[in-house]
Amino acid sequence: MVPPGIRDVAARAEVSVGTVSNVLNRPTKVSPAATERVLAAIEELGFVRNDAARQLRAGHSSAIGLIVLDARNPFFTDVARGAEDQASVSGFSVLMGNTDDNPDREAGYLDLFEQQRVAGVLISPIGDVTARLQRLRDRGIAAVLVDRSGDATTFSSVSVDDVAGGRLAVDHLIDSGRRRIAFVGGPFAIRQVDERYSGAEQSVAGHPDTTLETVRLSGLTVLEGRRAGAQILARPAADRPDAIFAANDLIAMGLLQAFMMAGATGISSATGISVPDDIAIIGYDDIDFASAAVVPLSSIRQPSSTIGQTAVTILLEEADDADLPHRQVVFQPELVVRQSTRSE
Amino acid sequence: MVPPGIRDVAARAEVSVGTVSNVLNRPTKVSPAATERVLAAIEELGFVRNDAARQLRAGHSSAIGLIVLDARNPFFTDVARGAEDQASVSGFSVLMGNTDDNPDREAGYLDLFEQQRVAGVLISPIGDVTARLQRLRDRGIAAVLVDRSGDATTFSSVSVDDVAGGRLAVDHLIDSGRRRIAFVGGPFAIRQVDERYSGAEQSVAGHPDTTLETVRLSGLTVLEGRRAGAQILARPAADRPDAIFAANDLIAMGLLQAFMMAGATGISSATGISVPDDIAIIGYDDIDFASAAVVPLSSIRQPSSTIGQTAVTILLEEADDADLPHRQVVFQPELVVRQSTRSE
DNA sequence: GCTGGGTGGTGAATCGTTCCATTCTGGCAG
DNA sequence: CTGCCAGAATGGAACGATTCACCACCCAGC
Repeated sequence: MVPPGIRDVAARAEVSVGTVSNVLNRPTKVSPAATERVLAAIEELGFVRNDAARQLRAGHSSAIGLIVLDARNPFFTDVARGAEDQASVSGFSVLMGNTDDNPDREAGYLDLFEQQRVAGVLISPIGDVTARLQRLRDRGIAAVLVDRSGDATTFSSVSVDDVAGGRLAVDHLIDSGRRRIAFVGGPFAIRQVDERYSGAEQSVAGHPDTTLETVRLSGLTVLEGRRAGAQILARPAADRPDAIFAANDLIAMGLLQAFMMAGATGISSATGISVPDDIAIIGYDDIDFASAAVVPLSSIRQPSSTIGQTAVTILLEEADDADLPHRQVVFQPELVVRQSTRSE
Repeated sequence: MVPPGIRDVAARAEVSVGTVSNVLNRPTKVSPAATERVLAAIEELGFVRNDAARQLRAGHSSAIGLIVLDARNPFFTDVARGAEDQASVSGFSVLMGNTDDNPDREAGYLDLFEQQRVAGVLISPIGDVTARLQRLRDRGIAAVLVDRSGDATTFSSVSVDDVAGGRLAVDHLIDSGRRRIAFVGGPFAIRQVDERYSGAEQSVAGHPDTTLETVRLSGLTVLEGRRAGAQILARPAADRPDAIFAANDLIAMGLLQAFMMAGATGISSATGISVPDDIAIIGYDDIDFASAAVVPLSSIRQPSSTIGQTAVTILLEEADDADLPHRQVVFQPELVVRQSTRSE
């Protein structure tokens, strides 16, 4: 019971293998009568093309590789979604690899994709992969960087302007009448964190009567956010900021929870902090949970799935013509206002 | 600048292509001297095996397909993680397809995987795919059902006992002294919801002094949970349940938020509901956010990544020997107690 | 009746690896 | 010195779809 091949189809339809291939790949070149017989034969035999053979001949597969830092981060799942949608338009599929910030896994996926001769690779790199990507390119495998602006013009890249995002967030806080801003986040070694902070600095610098303090954290998690919240709660009320820009939504949610819990268990109502009355909070990423928080969170939204789509578009163009000039696409983030920063 | 093939390596190492292949696949069959020269040549030329050619020869690829209902659901990302880990042990990679409950997309991925001649398919089916899977099997592609017990013994399956999970949850509530239990969830058309409810019923049936009411929802989301929360808040306190079993963690979080908000904005403190003092809440799935909720949520944990691992193990066994008897593996869920159900 | 052009169809060569039957080599026993 | 053997290496036939140079046929035009 071997799977039928193109030869079996040809025999059954009483045409040559070439004709079957033409029906499949250049339908206009075949007479209607022959086409019909071939299609009937395919149907009857349950014939399915063997991708391996096609790829072998074609020299590369019709898949593109996507290497992300964290498959559980909604930002990346959205990017992946956009990439898939765009790829399927051109008949490509997407293979996703998850590195978990581990350079070994990153190298592993690059090896795998190279063996598979994918048409191109989309990657949010961890370490310095330019040499590796250069080698892929020599092999005819295009590469586009995601969420990291490229080193000069060696590779195209698609990213978001995190500095502008930081500015957007803090401008909004200031516009709603806040003056004592705190940035809560870390580690600053993460480019995104650093740039969001720079944006915040720029915004504050433009308004002489405002101040910016920093609460450094060692991670972008809910728990770290709570720690920071406890720390702020411990201060005398007069000493607290009146607005917080959190480096991402998870931290913002942690802060929110810390403030709420203090209010709920409330030894005295003075220990609680009301959001947004006492302190406004804005996060970053606009994850699904942001709108579902106890107090719906204002946030900075990134056009995640558009990023994926754009990256695929560029990738396929470059896969088609390797000599195309490389492009650096930078998207602008967008302010989403919800209850956590409503003016009093 | 064409990529070097095994022939180029052979020429450079001054051996035959067969020997190069042997170095790659049966290292013990080649003398150390030849091995060394071949490896050196591979290194110098930057040779990388062409998977397409290997697959063509082998008849099938060294990848397995994984078709999930919702890539954003942490349960499935965990399953995928487990599957990847287990697959990589045997040198297989995992291609993940996301159907979003859409039968067309499901069919699309099955087609794709069939063309790719994957070694096997792991699937959480939407509709009735047995006919389709049967055809894949005829082609030598094994299939294992995930999170859905198989139709009799035509296919192996790996799932979790949701009835037991429901029993576990409600037993725990009753053991902690609760008597008026409410099940909040829906739609009941989802097997998991229905079975969790059955478990709850069984548990209550075993304790004569307890009651079970149902609050039906149209989805498993935070927002639906809040709606349910508002509904319960609207009742006179004496009429409220003293414990809630939510069909999943998202609903539980929604309930929690509704109760907290009522307490916080509190026109009068009587409108608020304290968790767990007034009402205990237990969720299902034990997602990351459960432990990070304002009041850490008790929940029922499923061994998600173990499910993925087991499914891959079975799949690879069956891919190896199609005549193996099919197995139905059912895992038992586990109770995780946190603050939301602590006894008063 | 012959030529030229166009259409529809053919079949062999090709992609790069694997695998197997065959050949080669050197060592050793008789 | 010959014969034998095991281990090492070889060469070439697959795998299955694609592609391309080529052919057969038909019709129009002279």
